[in-house]
Amino acid sequence: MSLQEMVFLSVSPAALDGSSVTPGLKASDMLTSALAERTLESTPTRGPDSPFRPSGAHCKVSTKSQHREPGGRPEWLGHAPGPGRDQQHDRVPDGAREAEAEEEEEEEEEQEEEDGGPEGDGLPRRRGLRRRRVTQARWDRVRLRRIEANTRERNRMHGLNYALDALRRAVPCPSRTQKLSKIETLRLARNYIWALSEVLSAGKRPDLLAFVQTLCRGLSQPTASLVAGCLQLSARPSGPEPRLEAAFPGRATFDTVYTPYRFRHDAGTGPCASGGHEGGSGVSSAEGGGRPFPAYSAFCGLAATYQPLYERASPECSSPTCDGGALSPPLHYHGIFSLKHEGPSQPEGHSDPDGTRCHFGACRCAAASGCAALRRCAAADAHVPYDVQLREQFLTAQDQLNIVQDQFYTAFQQ
DNA sequence: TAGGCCATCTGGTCCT
DNA sequence: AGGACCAGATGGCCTA
Repeated sequence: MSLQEMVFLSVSPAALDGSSVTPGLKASDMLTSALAERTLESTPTRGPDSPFRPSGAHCKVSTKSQHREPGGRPEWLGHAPGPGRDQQHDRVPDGAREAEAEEEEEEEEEQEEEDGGPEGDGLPRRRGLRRRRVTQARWDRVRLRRIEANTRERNRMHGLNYALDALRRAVPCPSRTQKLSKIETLRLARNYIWALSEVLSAGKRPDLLAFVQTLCRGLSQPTASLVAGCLQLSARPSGPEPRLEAAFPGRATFDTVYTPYRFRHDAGTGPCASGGHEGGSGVSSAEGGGRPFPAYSAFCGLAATYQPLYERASPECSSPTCDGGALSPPLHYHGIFSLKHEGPSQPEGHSDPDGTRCHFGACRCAAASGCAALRRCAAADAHVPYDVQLREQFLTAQDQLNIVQDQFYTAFQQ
């Protein structure tokens, strides 16, 4: 396989299908063009005046409205569009040129040593700008390494985004029309963990507004509104943080908050945002026909059975609004969560006695629970996403408590 | 049209 | 040496 073929195969699928590159110009063509256009200029590649100076804070450019040089793109490649989204233009790195130039300079110096000077006339050598000759093989190697590194970096970021998507599905804002941004997803997830941790710490149903306010701390106004919308609340800006009011003042219960993201067992689609007034555990709510979030109702019940295992952090440090503060949520319940870093000594993928691969106890819980979708998932794929694993354990407890609850109601009616 | 968000490229740094 | 990780830089897309 030639270098150009490797280059062509190493670019993204978008480039492979030709949808994101210059029409009629494949990556291999661009590389060929770049090779052909390569000139032998001796533009300094370092220093404050160099257009190829390394990136860093000192060279950070300002807003887009200001003029920007085209992306550190080597001049010899021309001023084609930079490496924007879906543009897989494989630019020749500055470092490659520099490394090549250095090597070439060394070769040249060696040659001059032999000749006694640049002109070979025996006179003292003059140092300065010289034309540089680039070795094709060397340049290709550097170029190939750069392309491979780009591919790895791209895949790494894709994995990061994949994990972020999983986090988006786990947080209580499953909007299908407006995707949470990365930073807002992280903030909301942090708040969500914090809010649930506080519920566990309290061991009882917390105040609705306090819960939602915790969810929306530090979020932008649009995101807070989105979260409030998902929770059927209305968010209004008041002061530094959005103030949330219940859209249903007479129903300031957890029916309002937790029904929207009730986990749909049969579909296995994660938090459910479809109206939020669907079937639940059997406890009816006052208005809107909604039922309490079954998982959460059991969650609260389960939480009540656990005594807080530690003291809460100081209030000033407990707020998730301080990004630099102590952000570990007040959570340390091994009965519910089995965190990876403190998990069992069994290695990942360990086969438990019942023959299923156990990951953080998820499969064992799934096997004992009524969550068929998750059980299938756990049995089919050992690499169940961590959020699913947590949710599964969560639902296992929920299912068990629901059974007890149903038995209780049955006995009570009799 | 400015600004936010994103994908990508890139070079530096650290680790194995 | 090579890969992972990180942060800067850049252009594209989208929205208010």
